[in-house]
Amino acid sequence: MEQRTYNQYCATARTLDLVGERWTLLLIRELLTGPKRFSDLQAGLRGLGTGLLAARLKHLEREGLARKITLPPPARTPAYALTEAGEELGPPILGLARWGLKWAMGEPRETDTFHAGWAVLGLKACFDAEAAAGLRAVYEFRIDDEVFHARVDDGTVEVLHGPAQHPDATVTISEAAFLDVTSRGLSFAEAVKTGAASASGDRGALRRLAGLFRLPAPRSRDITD
Amino acid sequence: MEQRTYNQYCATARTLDLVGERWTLLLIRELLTGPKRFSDLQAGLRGLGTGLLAARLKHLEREGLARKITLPPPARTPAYALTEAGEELGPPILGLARWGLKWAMGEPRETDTFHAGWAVLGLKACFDAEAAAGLRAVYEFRIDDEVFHARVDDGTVEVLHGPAQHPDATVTISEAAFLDVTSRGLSFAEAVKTGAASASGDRGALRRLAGLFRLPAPRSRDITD
DNA sequence: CGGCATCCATTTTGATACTG
DNA sequence: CAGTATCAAAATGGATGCCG
Repeated sequence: MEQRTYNQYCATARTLDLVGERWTLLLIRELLTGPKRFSDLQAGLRGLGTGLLAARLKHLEREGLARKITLPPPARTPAYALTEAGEELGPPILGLARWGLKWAMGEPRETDTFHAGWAVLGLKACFDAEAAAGLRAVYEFRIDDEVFHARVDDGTVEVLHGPAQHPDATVTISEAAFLDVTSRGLSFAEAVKTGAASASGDRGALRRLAGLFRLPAPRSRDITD
Repeated sequence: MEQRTYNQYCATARTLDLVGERWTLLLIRELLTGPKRFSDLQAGLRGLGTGLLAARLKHLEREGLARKITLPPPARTPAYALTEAGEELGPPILGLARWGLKWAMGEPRETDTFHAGWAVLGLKACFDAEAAAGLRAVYEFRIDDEVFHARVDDGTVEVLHGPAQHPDATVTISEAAFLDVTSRGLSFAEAVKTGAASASGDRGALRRLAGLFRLPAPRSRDITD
């Protein structure tokens, strides 16, 4: 099957030739926090059938954006990881996320799914390099049964699925409260008060945590323009 | 027609619900350099029929990303412009373009179309704010029969289709040479030597021009990863 | 020129069943 | 669990005709 293309010698169009098809950018989003197995990818993408998922993964492999790996022991199960080229789609994808946080979030709909990893990426999208100047710390986030960690190092941040080796601080929070904090402006302190969250570890690192992310104020797209 | 959605409470997915359909981001790209008429939009998007273009424009209007305007006299003809929300998709789109410049450009194919405006946006995508610190200048680019201008003001740049009011400097260049300069690393000085380009106006502004844009070194996505 | 409507051939997708 | 195979529904592309 011939691959469909916009036939434009334009950097945007060429990029969309590669990743503009339905599901593709969300698939890459899933991989931005680390390798994932076929079934975990599908679980994160309700509505994407196994056939299309397999086709998309093959496409990403063929185009050098992802590769099939074998997870290290004791798992030894197949999984998919981004290549360097794929990883570098992180910034543009987080750019789209930043736009969405400002202009498109609204309230969750009845039919919406939600995964903690998406909110974690949303946080990363709002990371403020200046606010992190001079800070070096590893945070672990335990959100219901999912665990993520963020490694902050002087203006940079790396966010991965799974536990940290040596976290400086650990935050435990319910998924619902995490959603409130990351997308509805609930302060973490309030979440602690209600018992939905708790924190432990280095108090200096914890004190700086909230200031590392600058959530945009949501705006309406209505015709006030 | 029911609008298709990913049904995810995720900023990236919500954004793609709005602009992830085929042609939509390229349509917005066309509008990033200023309002355009229906037929000019179609000319920039070969393969997009009038029906789908009309549908996409309606969708963007309904969603508050674009609006239909009437061009000022003497034109008085209808055109489409981005709203504030639409304009703010510029940075993510230029992020995708930056990725494409690095990982996906290669050589033009026989079947590729090309428009100077795309290369101008590519330039903007590579604008280096630090290099423009303290500079305030308006450049006009005359590329074959298309005219653009860039207004640089201390670390910011604005790029628009059409002539400038009071350009500090004007660059005249053939489309082919502009393509060589913006995507194949040909230096502007060399283009002048071959007679494909010429420049006039404030010499100080011209001297700084080339340094304002940091083109990424193209990379292959092959399995060296 | 600036669109909308219609018809039709192709692709893409979504959903499900099935296999190693 | 990791996919293939299959089929129906939806989106797209291209042509064409219409109308102000």
